[in-house]
Amino acid sequence: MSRFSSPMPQRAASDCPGPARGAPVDCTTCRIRHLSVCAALGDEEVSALEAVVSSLHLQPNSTLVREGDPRRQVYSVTAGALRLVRLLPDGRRQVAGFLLPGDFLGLSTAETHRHDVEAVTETMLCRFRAEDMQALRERFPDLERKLLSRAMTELDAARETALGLARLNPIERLAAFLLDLSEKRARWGRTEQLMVLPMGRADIADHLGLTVETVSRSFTRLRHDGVIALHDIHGVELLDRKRLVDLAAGRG
Amino acid sequence: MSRFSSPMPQRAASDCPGPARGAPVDCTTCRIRHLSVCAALGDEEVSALEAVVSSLHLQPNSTLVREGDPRRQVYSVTAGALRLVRLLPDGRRQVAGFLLPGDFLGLSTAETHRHDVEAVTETMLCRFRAEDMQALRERFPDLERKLLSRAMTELDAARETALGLARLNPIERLAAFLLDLSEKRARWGRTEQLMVLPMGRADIADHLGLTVETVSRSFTRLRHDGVIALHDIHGVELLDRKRLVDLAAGRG
DNA sequence: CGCATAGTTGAGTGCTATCAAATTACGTGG
DNA sequence: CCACGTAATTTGATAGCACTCAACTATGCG
Repeated sequence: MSRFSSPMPQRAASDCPGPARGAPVDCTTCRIRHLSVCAALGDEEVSALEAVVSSLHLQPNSTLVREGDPRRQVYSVTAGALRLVRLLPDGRRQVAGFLLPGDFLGLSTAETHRHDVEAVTETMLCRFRAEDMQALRERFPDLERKLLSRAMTELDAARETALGLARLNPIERLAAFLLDLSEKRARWGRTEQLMVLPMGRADIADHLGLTVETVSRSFTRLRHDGVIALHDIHGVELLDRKRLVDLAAGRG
Repeated sequence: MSRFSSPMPQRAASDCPGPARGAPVDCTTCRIRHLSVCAALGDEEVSALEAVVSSLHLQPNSTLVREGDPRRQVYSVTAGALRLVRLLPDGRRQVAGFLLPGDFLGLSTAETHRHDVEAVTETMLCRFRAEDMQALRERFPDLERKLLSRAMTELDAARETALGLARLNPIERLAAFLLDLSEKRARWGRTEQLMVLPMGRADIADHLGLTVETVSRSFTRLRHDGVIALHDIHGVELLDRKRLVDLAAGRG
């Protein structure tokens, strides 16, 4: 049923936003739209970025960077999904976050990467050399400001996540996660009601600080309560958004 | 025993760094040193900042800003400690973080504040109007870069916190918290072994996603294991730093 | 000295993790 | 296209850790 002859799973393909829907995911249109929307760049900036960008294609579960790797490249995701992973010595795992189309990786000023970054599905990225990005930042002071603004937004988001991990119960965490994802997708003009979760239950569990079993039970509970519908494992429909918002805000 | 005749508690006074030790906490020396060290500014930048700064004095438990307040000022802490607080409708509380000398508040590009900000102890701050800060940022492009770098550092820290909340047990969380605080103090040239915790157990509990009882039991446990010594409620000595590091990294 | 607040300690419960088994999805080769 | 094997997910039973409730202790302040 895929629109692709390659073994690319449908859920990865459908993540390519806008004009590129149904076209190959590494299309230039997609890339330009991505760059300009995600950083709100002007035409000149987009051209300058296009000049130094190269593209990259990852298979599911392949590793893009490892914790401790020197930060030499800047990436931006155009299609697919990646996860930021940290492992504790005894196997405890945390997924710090997911990178979806429009997200950047490697803008941090840290010398090395702080997480393993792995492809969840087949993924397309734009790659810049860090020096090129640096040069662009010097040439376009505005870019610096936009990146700062973006970093601040992410910082707020990270603190929101922390609140959830500290004080929300499993159902509330899952509700917050589903809304998060839905909003991220909405920013790209995708339907808010029907959602595709690119990641598996284990990734969700490790993102929410729970076990797979608890995540599964929480899905089941939300389904029985008529808050969501599960069409298949990765296809979720948000039936009662208001209820989800209440749950995520701790008014469960 | 305080070096102050005012009712300022000793632990707040001892947070004024460097040359100002023993002098009034709002001294200009202290402020300049603070500004230049925390943002690594040049002389010219420091002068420009000094020109638009005014100072502020908070009593313990007073509120500086409330969640939802418009963001009109930028503050930097010179002495004392503040907490970033979020409350859920049913009373669940989270302390997203603490602001210690050298930390900024209000640099976010968000329109409104996302947390209540309350003084933990008597606190001194520098206050700039947000517009002045904006003007400075435009005048000194370098400042923008340093702020971005700082934001990235905080983002990394926030993700580290999230890992702890998701996957560490109470003892490990407390170990990580103590090390965090110790490192923050070390950056200001303060002793690493002996520490003063400005905040109470309830603030620590709400920061670590635990209850006061569990925090208290964890302190007791670390003390019995000879990892720390508690001289008084706020005075902690780190006896076995290596063990703390192992605990915080999940090698407990 | 007595009250109020903060912290510690103890007993019991409940929620979520753990362990185990059944069920469903999915890729592979017939 | 279907049968099979593997991996992922769901469901069930049990156990343990952290929360809750409660009592006690310490500290500070009038």
